[in-house]
Amino acid sequence: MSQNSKTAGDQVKAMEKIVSLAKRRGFVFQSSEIYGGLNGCWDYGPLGVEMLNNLKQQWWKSMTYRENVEGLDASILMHPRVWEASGHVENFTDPMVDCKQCKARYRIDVLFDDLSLKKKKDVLRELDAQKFGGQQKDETIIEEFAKLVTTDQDAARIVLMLPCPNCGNKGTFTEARKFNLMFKTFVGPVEDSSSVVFLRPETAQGIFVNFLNVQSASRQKLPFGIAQIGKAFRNEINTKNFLFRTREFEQMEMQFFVKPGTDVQQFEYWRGERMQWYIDLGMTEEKLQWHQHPKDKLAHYAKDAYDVEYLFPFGWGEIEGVHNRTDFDLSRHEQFSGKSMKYFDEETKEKFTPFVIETSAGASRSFMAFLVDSYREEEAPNAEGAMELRVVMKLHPKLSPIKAAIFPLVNRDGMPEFSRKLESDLRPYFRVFYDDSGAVGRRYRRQDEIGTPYCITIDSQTLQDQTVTVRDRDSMVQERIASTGLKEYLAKKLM
RNA sequence: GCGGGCGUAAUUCAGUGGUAGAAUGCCAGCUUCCCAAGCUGGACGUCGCCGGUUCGACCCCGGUCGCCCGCUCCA
Repeated sequence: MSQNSKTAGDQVKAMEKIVSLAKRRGFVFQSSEIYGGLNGCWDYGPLGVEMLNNLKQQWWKSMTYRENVEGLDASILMHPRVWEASGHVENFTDPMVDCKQCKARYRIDVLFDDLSLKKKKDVLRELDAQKFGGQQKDETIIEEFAKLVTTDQDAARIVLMLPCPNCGNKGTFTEARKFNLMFKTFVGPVEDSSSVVFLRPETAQGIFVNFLNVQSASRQKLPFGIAQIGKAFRNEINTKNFLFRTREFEQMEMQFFVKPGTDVQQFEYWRGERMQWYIDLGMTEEKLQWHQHPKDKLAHYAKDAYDVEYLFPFGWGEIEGVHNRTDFDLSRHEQFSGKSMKYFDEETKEKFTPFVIETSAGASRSFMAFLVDSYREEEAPNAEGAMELRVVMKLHPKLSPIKAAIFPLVNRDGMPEFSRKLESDLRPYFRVFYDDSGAVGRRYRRQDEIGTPYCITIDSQTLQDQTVTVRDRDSMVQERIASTGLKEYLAKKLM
């Protein structure tokens, strides 16, 4: 599971430490905690929301501060037909069965896929002995079987004839049940079937349906992209691993519209861009990898798909998908809405449906990845020179919730007053934090634990020459600079 | 959804059938000229929730919710 030498137990402990620090210091709380919590739901506390906003801002800047990418913020609720067109109504409702004997659960289509030819033949014979009693070609068997399982009724009948692959018992399956992974709700106060809408299971469709609106409003020509950050909802069977698998999550998506034939090249370009983004924000390169979806497991819309995976304490997990969605979505919306989704190329006088390269990053997941990646336990000398444990979040300064802390070295001789003045000078520009409580060493460590990159200390020399010390979180080295130059100093480091 | 583990202060944990402790953290004051120091004082838990057994339950039993691990799932 993991590539380093740590045991699984250590990995679990590491995760638990991060979760408890996240709570103690106000990064992440359990949702509705006083009521016992709500499965798989989490709240971002004061530091968490700050860091999450920084993360989203970095993404937004890197993706939309471009000539050919426009922003969008589409509604979470969309016309129900959108989800028929997108394939979610069809594909998000997989019928499943449980084995009553051994409690294993199967998706029906997977159960059928794993069936041997002989077994398929047996099933067909049992259903229609006359037609399939004699010799049949293999192709015919496969074909006829495939035809049969397309209707829910027949599929349900067949399942009851099959043995459980796990325990081998026959006739132990429950009735097939549908699991709709989309959250359903109602528009207006009356709960009738005509008012059903869904909470979007992905933000992408809000972009696709607005493709021509954005294109004409912004006067963009192909190739160009539309970027959006927003919440999406999937009614997962299980939540898992802290923020990793939740039912409510936030996506940072960009759909890039290109001329067919140029899609492969664009796909590679965006793969490079997206991987570099994580590296530039300080994520450990060795803990990042690409995972290519096998061709036979591709989603219904995709021609090629790669995931950016991060090595979490519980193993590799997807934090972003870069997919070639082809013209699937636009074509389907054209078909379902009756409105043209085609693009007219003025230069070549061609009219065509663009291909789409999708970069879909999980804001919540990458938040967690950055949190996990930056957590360190180090040895550091204390005042007596003995080594002590130092917990430090080595977040990239751009992501750190607090950019600088301001400390009067001691609470007298005008140091607090000078510090307060400095604080109010910096506060309009940076998220700063004033702390005069306890020994200065303790204050440094408190900031280390939440990833504050710089600590500014006002000492007796400050009162003489208006210089302050700036202590670097990672090296713990101090440099003395003029207090009047602090704004520029920090701006340079944080921009 | 299944199986296993767990749920006591903000955190990590101890605890006994007779209505609860430690350490760390936090707050206030003193001290302190640079890396979790020291001193004094202080706040904080109806022991996840509901029910049952009992004269009496944090402790026993049942249910439920939540978290973690494994399986399943993750178009």
